[in-house]
Amino acid sequence: MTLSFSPFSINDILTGRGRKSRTRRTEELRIRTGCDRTRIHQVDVEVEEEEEERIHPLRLSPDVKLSAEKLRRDVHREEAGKEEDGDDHLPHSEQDKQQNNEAGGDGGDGARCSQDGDAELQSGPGAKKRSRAAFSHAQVHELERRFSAQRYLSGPERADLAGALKLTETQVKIWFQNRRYKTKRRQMTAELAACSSPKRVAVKVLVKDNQKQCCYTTGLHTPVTVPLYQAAQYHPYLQYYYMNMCGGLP
DNA sequence: GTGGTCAAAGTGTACT
DNA sequence: AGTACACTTTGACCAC
Repeated sequence: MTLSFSPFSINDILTGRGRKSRTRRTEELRIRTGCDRTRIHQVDVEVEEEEEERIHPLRLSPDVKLSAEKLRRDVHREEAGKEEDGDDHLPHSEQDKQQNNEAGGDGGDGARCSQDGDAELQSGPGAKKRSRAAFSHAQVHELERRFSAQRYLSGPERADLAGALKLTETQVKIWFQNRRYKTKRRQMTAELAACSSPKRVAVKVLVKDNQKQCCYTTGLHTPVTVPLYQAAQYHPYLQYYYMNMCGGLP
């Protein structure tokens, strides 16, 4: 059983465009309708050609697992401030190159470096350890940039991007899938935070013997320190709470 | 060392 | 069959 609320509207998708548009391209979008059906829409999306050129395979710097995670975190931290100023440069590209070169990368299949190590990881008897590829800063940056332009990729575009980033199509597909869900979670969190802000609701006060029997109620309390999307992640029932609080249910 | 956080990948289900 | 979404699991990093 899955719940689907606050679905993306066409507007949601279209407003996620990149900032510096160069060309427009018609894309096929599968959009979920209210009744949870998927429809295909043709929409115009904007593409930054200069940026795509920058990430061309020949210019892609090789990457290493060692620094990828840290760099990604840096990106994540920077995103908070970047989303407003529209700055689109690669903050750590030079560090990337340097670190990648130091690691002796052979052409940038770094995202799969951990996968390549599967053979070692599986060396144990029957112990099949799950691999988790850490994408490089450049890869994540390009994926993010592309995602801001279009939330959905068609097959050829996915193959294109995968080739340019030296990732597999599946990795690109999964990345976009996770990214869409992440965006949705964040949106849910924001809405929930807005809904759960302390509200004072006046109620009738029962007085008996000059003593109040009840007074103001402040609605349900949600600890604001808890990451709500994670709370919902591990406690799905919170979604029901959310829907009730926000009037999501009829 | 432990717990929190992030994110890639896995699983289940629904739809075309 | 392929892809979507909604979680869930798991590995890696970081702060304490």
